[in-house]
Amino acid sequence: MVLKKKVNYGFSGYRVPVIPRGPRSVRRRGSHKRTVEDSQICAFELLAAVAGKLLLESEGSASSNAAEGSKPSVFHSKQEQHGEGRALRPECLDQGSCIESVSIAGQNLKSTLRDLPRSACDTVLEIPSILSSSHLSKKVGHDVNFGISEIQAEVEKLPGKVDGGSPSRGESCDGCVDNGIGRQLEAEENHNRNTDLTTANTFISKDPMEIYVNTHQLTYYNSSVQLTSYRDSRHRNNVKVGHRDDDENRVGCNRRSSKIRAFRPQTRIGHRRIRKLLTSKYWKVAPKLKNYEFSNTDGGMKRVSRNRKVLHTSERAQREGPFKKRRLFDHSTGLVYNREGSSESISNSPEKGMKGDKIGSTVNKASGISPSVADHQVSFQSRESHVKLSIKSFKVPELYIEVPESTTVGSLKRTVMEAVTAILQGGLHVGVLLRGKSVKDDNRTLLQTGISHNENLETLGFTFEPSSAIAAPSVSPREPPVLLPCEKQQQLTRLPASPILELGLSNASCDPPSATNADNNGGSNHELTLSLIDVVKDGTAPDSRALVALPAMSVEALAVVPSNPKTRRSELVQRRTRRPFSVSEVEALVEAVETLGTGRWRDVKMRAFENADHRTYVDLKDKWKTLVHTATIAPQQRRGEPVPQELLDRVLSAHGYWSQKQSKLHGKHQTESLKISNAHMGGV
DNA sequence: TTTAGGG
DNA sequence: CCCTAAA
Repeated sequence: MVLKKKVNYGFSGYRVPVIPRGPRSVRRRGSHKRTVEDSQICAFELLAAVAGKLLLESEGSASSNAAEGSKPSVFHSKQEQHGEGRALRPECLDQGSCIESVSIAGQNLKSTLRDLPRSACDTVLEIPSILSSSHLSKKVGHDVNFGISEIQAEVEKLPGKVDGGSPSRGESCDGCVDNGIGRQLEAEENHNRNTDLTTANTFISKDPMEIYVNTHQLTYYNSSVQLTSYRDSRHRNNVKVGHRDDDENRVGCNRRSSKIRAFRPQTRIGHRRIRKLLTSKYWKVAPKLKNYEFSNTDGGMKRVSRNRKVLHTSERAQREGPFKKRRLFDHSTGLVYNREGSSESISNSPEKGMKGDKIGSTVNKASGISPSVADHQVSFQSRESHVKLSIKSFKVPELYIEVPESTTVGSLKRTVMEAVTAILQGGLHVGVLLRGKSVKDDNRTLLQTGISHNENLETLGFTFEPSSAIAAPSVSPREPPVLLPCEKQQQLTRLPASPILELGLSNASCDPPSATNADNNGGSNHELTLSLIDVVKDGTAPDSRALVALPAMSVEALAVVPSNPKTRRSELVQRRTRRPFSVSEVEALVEAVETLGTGRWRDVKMRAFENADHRTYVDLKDKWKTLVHTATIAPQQRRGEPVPQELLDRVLSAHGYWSQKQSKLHGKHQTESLKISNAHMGGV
């Protein structure tokens, strides 16, 4: 909502396609066939890239006014640029359309583009996280702007470059772009200034933090590109860009493509790691995420110490403790921890405070909620049998994106944008998730479903699922636009273990989506995260893309995308909350077992716990198991709510009876009735 | 999906 | 409660 007032998306003169789907089809073909759309896309990419480039460059010179001397420019001079043509992938340069496209924007950027990657070497580019759904839809088609602003924002944070040199710095981001890109372009070209672009940039700069919160960074270093990821929170891995060696095989067909696709959760969320996406000396990824050190593939790579601490902190946290043990900690101190983590990452850099300020101010301004950048929590309060919950933010933790190495950062950002937008754009419908399971019965009451004020609602979540009909246009339900035919096959098979890029979007900067009733208790620390996922079923296109809102209370839950409970459950779904059996439940259980026996848990379930969705037959079986044990041990050794001895006696009795029954049945057919009279039971 | 058991 | 092998 904050964005609305400053919305001015777009180029008046040159509109960016809302969602460049066209190119996908082209890319899908895996050929280098160019189409108008393709070139158009390229143009955008280039434009975005150039803008970023110019920005960076000018940043070096423009900011020199104030503190040029003291800060070594990380950007290359024009001369250098011309000499660094190698940085840009030939694939792109070779594309006449690309160049052509560039000119469309009134820019003669060829030479400039050549070293784009290069120029970015020392720049940390931040990938935007997310935006509220309400904003997203409006942002469609403004990818370029977005990208540019991102670059700008990040540039200001560069060590040695971020200081007084930037007039707008003091005010965080506001106006920074105006001073930046717009001017940059002007300076660079001295003519043909693209007014529209400037306008667009201005918009973005207004409040960058509304767009992104998490700091995902792409770090380019010495002609090598390093993509790092770290979690704002200890558990979330927000950005992931990597490449797989095996991707090499299909590079050919999609080199120039940008893909967004769903990906399956990795084997283990706690072991997420950056993978190789493409093998390029310009696009290197740290293979050893474990230590947060980047491979020194060509000697040009170095560890990005600036981020190292953060990375280390977040990753280590995730790595060191088992989920189960961590969870408690997360719950109790997650917020604080994360905040510290965030500030740490911020203060760690020379431009200390820069980001923190932005985040803080923005967040507060936007929602009045403390800037818990990383932690997402949902608090449920119960009063008078009312279930209260509020969704404070949305998160899009997982997006599967793959782009060619020759793409620009701006393009990458746009690609991400597309993915998100495509899903949010088509309209959403809410689904309810409870303990990882989708609650489909709309007629059942919350209480019946297990959602009550006295229930632990940590596992309650909501999903936003785009209606297939609407979503179709932007994201073909039949075929993931993100998948190229030539690789689809492979994709499906290796999907499980290879998220190429994962974006975690988080909260703070996002206004609570109205659709989520987030304002219920405005200002509270209630928070709900929303995950963006894309489920791809084997052999078929993902027919279910969903935004999943889950209580961040559980870290695991964030990553949890219950859309595929079977495969995700073990890795992502948090352990169900403990729900001790009440005496009455035990009684019901005992009664049922007495009559049904100990081998028909499903029947027991149906008989006595039909409406207790939270009690599975496995639960009942387990409970019986413990009851038997409890009945066996001395009363002093028993724990928890005491079970009446009378019930325990019955447990023992029934257990004995059915055990005997079963052993008997071992040899011959058992046709005895299943009924057990009290007298009989007592006798056993 | 259920059962049956170990963790 | 979780996880799974088996059925």
